[in-house]
Amino acid sequence: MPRPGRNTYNDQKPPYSYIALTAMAISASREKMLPLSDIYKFIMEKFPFYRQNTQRWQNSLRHNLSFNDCFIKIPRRPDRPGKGSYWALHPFAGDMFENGSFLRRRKRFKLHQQRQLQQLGLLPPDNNLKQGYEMTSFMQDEARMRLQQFAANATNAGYFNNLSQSTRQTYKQPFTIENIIAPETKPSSTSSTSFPVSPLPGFASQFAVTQNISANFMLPFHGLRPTESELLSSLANTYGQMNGRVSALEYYNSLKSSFHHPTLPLPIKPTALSAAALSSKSPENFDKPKPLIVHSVDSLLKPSKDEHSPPLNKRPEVLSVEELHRYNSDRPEAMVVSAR
DNA sequence: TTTTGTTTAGCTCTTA
DNA sequence: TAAGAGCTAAACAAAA
Repeated sequence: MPRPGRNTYNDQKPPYSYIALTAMAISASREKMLPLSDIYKFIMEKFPFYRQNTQRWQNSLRHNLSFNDCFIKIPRRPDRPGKGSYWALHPFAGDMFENGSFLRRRKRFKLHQQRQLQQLGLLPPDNNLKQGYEMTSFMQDEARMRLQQFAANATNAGYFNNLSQSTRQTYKQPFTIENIIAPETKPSSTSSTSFPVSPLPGFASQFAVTQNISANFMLPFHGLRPTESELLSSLANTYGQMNGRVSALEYYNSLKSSFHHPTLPLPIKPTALSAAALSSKSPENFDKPKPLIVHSVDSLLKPSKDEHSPPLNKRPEVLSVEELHRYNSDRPEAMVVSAR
């Protein structure tokens, strides 16, 4: 029997989870991001079942948005005032449903806790990993061009305005592919950290930038150095073209084609690591790191509200070439760029 | 005040 | 059988 279409469930409860419904709504939107109210609206329009008991399922849906790493929050642009943020799918969550069907999820999408723990020295690095894939020079050129376009447009759109001087000083390197991918140099002594690990809490961090650097763009990587493929994936996603794993050809074409969302920032929601990287919730305490107290691995992954966090200067600042290679190969979902 | 967002907890169901 | 996924309720905080 053919499965009913999405609009034909009438008053029956559709077989989709809230995650699937939310992903559906976001995917259907032009900009691949929606405010909460529009997610509600989409679901109620498509599935009459959800026109009732709104309080119940909307609470569940909000819970899912917050709880699942596959959803990220995007702050509103200054020219789009309103309540709440926009919600989007995480760049690497694009393939969490089997065969592109919203009916079945492959596996829960989780950010890379192993890497987070390795970065904090709580897990030994895993040397037994496969090598990542090489980005062609064409891809690098394309990525470089897109990146420049992105940075320029974001600057013009005023994303980088109204930042405190201390925030600007945090980032010393120009925002270029070379600086992102190449082995890093030691930061100057005035810099508390060498890479866009934002000193700002929560969503303020999404606007943390300096001169040519868009921390927005780097935030999905939690201030860590992305692999080439991650970077390209993130870049492509920024322009609304990337959807999880793609074939090499699709990848190539997605970079070649023209994109129409030049000013859309790529955000990330605060995670255990970013939370742990922040010394306090209050902006006036950015420069007053608290001692790191890790009670357990679990507590690190899911820090409580009042738990102490590590100071920025205790975090690894520079990856060696070996570490970078290890890190690059520790990303199977990012390095699979083969035809299905 | 309402909406949005976060977190915790407890439950059921499915899967390995 | 344990672990993971999903659903629901609820408390609470922050923002508009």
